[in-house]
Amino acid sequence: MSLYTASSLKAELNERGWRLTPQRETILQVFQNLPKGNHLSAEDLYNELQTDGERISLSTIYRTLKLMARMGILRELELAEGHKHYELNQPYPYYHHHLICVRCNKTTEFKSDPILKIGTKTAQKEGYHLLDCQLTIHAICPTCQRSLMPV
Amino acid sequence: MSLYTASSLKAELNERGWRLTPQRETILQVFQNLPKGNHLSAEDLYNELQTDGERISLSTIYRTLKLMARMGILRELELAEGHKHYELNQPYPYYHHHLICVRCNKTTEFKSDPILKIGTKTAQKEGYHLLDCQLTIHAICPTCQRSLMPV
DNA sequence: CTGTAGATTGTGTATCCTTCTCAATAAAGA
DNA sequence: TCTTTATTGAGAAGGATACACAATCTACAG
Repeated sequence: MSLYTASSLKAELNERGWRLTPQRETILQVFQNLPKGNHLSAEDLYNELQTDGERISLSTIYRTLKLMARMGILRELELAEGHKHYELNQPYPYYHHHLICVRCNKTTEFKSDPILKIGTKTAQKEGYHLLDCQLTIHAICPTCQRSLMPV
Repeated sequence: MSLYTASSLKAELNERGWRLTPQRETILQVFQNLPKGNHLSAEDLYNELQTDGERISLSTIYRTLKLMARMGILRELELAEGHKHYELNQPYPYYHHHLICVRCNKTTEFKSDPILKIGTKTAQKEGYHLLDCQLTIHAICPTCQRSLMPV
């Protein structure tokens, strides 16, 4: 579930009657080469690819991100306002969670085994197949608490 | 932090140089009268108000929802695709979390004290003022697992 | 290796949700 | 009661994402 190669991706796609395309392979690679803790929006990914000389349309990017998120290959993060971010969906011990300042959008990652256990158990109990499990904490960071900045 | 009255809302607004308006009061009331476990999108709220004969513009609704979420009065939920839902932000023991099927969007609520403790502790440790803390589990429900529906 | 069905792509367009603009209005405090 | 200025409403603008469809390419059977 964690380290996809072109062929394991292909296998998983074909299993459902879908196809491996160069675009999908390329996109997966970008995420696999991404330093841990980084995440990309659709547009980030588009720009990244442009820089690398890859020409993949925005439509395909959106389609692929959604597809891979639903397959469980990527995890979809709701960090900042207005758009989603994606990162490789690491297996169990690598899930992490986010502490987000609702004023300045600063985000801090953290891990927690107990949360993972609870998430896994909850899904299992209901007969769900777990794809992703993230704790999102909305809060106000120390800096913003001190500032008189409007909410 | 939980049961706002018109005057406590006013106090909290005025403290920051803001004002209590009939619109804000009305919107708060709608959420306070909402059965526990229900949540409204901006548009839901708009329709609800229309039905009640209240005429509040969509602009104001969006502005107010965001304002109240940032004040910690409402909590912002990322349940289905494409739009946010809001509900009254209950104090500590009433926080709840969501198990969501990524295919059919069915959502199930659940509670967990350990998660709350972890969330509180995490925010505290970083000096953040906690507003909200929610575990979101993305998974595939039993029904969708059985169906051959495309991902 | 070749042919075929149908999944996928790219382009442009459409749609949805949300924010912005700005003049008119109204709340707060003096 | 008056003044300041936050807030509202209406419509327009914006941004992210989805869609339509013809052209293309993958997977698989033969």
